[in-house]
Amino acid sequence: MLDEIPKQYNPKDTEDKWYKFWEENNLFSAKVNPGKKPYTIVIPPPNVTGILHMGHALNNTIQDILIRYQRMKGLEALWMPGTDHAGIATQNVVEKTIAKEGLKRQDLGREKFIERVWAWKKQYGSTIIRQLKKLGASCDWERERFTMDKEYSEAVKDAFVVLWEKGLIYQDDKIINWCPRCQTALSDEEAPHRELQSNLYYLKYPFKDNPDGFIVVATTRPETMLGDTAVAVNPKDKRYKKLVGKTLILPLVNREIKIITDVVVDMKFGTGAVKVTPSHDPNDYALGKKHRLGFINVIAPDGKMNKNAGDYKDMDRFEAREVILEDLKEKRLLEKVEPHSLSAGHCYRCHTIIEPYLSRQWFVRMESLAKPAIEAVKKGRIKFHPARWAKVYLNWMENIRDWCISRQIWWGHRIPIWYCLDCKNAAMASAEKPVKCIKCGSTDIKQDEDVLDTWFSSWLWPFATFKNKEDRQYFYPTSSLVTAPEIIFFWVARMIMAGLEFQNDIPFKDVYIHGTVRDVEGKKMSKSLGNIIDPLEIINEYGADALRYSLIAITAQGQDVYLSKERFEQGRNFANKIWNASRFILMNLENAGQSPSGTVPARTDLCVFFKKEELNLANRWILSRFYSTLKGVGKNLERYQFNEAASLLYGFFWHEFCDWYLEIIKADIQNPHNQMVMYKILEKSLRAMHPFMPFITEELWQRLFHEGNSIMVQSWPHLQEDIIDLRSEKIMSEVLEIITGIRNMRLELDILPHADNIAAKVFTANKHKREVLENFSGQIKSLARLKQLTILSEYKRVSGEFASVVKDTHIVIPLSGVIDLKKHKEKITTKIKKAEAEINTKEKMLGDKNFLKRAPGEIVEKEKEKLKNLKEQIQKLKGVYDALK
RNA sequence: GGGCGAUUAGCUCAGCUGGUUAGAGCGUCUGACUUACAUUCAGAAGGUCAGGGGUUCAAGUCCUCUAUCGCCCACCA
Repeated sequence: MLDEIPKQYNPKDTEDKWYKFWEENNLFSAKVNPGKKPYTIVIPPPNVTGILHMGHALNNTIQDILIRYQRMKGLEALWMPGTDHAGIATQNVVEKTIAKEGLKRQDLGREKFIERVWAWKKQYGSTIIRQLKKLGASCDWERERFTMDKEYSEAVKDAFVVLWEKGLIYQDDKIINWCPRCQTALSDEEAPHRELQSNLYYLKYPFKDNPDGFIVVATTRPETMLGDTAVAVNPKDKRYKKLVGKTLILPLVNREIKIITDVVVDMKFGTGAVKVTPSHDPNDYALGKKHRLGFINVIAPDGKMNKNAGDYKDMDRFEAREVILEDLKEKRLLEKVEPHSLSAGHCYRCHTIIEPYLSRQWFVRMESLAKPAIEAVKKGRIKFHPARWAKVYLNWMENIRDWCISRQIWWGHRIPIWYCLDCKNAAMASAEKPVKCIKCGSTDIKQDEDVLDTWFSSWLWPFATFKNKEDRQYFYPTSSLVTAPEIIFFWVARMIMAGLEFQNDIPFKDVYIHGTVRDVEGKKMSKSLGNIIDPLEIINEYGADALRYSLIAITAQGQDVYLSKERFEQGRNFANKIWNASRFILMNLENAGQSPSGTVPARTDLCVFFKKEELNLANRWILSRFYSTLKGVGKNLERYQFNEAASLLYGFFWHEFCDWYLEIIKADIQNPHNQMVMYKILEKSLRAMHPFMPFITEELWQRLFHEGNSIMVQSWPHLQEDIIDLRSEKIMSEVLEIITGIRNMRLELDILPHADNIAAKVFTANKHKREVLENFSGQIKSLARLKQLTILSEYKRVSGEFASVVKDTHIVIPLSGVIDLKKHKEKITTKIKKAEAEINTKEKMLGDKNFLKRAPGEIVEKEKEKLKNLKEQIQKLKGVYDALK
């Protein structure tokens, strides 16, 4: 046996093997627990273009833990997987690949280009899915969806038509976020603002009637001055009172513009006079409408200056800026330049600076959709974890703005709006092409060219992923949503609105928002920064379980994760610890088996009931610790405190079960009680650890049972599992004799008193383990029977012997070498002082009427006991001090 | 301009509804090749819990102010 199990755990030998096994046996299917209460999670669908990064790894590990946990708890657990067609991102990728053939998408035409996208998807689209499998994700892959699937697309169109019929969809000319590189409109959420180091340029605009006089305006975007149609000042501004209504000559283009007044102008900013460019700024647009100014667009969709820009035509907007500044300088119309930081929108796909652009787009009216969604969170039907995110959500929802949903790209759900070519202006929304125009009956009908925002399909995800009604009714609303804070607005908020609008019910009950994964310096991991730690590389090097454990262990609820590669060593080491503890137990179970076949005991069919008193102290101790660990793990999983749950298991298994318990029983490992308890705890620990570390636990489980059954579908270890069962008669024959008389009594476990805990430690003073055990095994046994057992730590070092029993109740064990007596004395003195001070405060407290009146009884008792202990401790310390003299 | 988070051991961080002696991992130091594991084991050192004020019998934990860092939102030309 020893030869069969390698000394080190090698994830590569197990991971792919067991994943395949799980898949082949359909263990990911919700039907593993048919008809039970459903527990559903829908995956945040990664982009088809996606490659697994640490954020995914964390996100999906959390979901997998929840799903595996609930599955083991016996629920019909469904993890619904799929991918997102990611309109702009995917189109960009495919455009890049065809660019290698010297082609643009326009060369291919819409249809051919979309064919190419599908072809690309077929070839590369499942990369991220394969990577999720590497991670161990137990999704029900049979149900995998794509947001461009036929049924899904139907749902998207239906949703659009429903909103249209309610009058919630409209078309309008507005200044929207335009990405000149992707050449499409973007929603406000898709154009995050980022600080930009820039300048404030002070430009002189001369008067028409007095070319030597001028007014100075300040701007951050001088290139837009070509489209200016006014200069505005605040009506209260005394400086400009006399100038209002005057005509200016716009430099470079020599167009006449007027000075107007409006209260929105901030007198304190710049010169208090602002150039008005209605076509290129949302504020100016409003001013333009209000004052009926001209709208002159000077920038083309590709970010280059257009024909209205005269000599600057075809220059890139930023190049034009420089040239314009040069020209103004030459004409002495550039007064000064001040450094100025401003924030500008950036395309969330290609990071190009957004151009505010006037164009006709489709919008969704959001206010009425937001109302019930706000209520749902306020009333607690949907809970955020951690709760603080609810505020962020509510703040956004309460200030919601209309959603620009049209995109000028090809890859996506084409807007189901149809135009009659005969009687213009007649737009109809319909899932299918209308046979004829509802107004004039013409059959000359054309569909809108634009596609919908990707998120217009994502927001339907929690229900549109279910193909048939039965499933939808059964699994919706889903249970938990696990996601990152970045997409609360993009996705979470919109799903809540969509769920309530289209399904008349919330899409999920809990939203767990985990932190963002950052590098050691706190920067977000990104390709461009080159600070990526590739999860696949970690899996390759340390194993998927190590990756999963480490990620979970360092992720405090909702806090950002600062990651460095070394962190994964902890996970790897833990996996190895589990491996070796199991190896040790397997080895010893077999040796003890004495059966010709040498098989290890398998579960069930023999149930033996023990009375707590029948077990020795070490066994009682470890069992009580184990059950309280399980309790904590369960509790913390329910509360989304994954790091707590993980570290409880870690601490118990490593530092209590391995370091203490296994060391204690080593000396008497053939003892049937010890055999049983170590076996039982291992077996249950594997189950409890399985959601966190699925591969290694499966491998060991299989080695333990040879049954071909999977740990995946075992039950989560029951909290009050007070039955200890084993079935190997070979091992248990001796035990049976012992327990015959007490067979049907229940084992009542409780938490052993602290003193017992310490006594357990006394059993193994590692350095002299053998001697201690040999010399004192008899004494230990008798000591274990003692109710009160304490260790007097100060004797540890002074005693020259390994261990000795001091008075009746104290054991002393020297743990390491010689000590400096003088220092030791000092220490004892300070300790005594500390203890005395403590006693003082405690006595004060206990003499305090307020305390006695208000503190709960148990606390008073505790305090009294503490005082007593302190007094005892001080006596001992003094004794030690005297002894040292 | 609003909102949120962070500040705890040398480093990175836990510490949930206030209540034993404030914990872990890594690092450092001292020991140990012990019949599972050196990806190990035993032990040690190391903390006025950012600072001021307050509430309480009791504060790392609640309130308030301040400082520093970080994040998000916002039509500051």
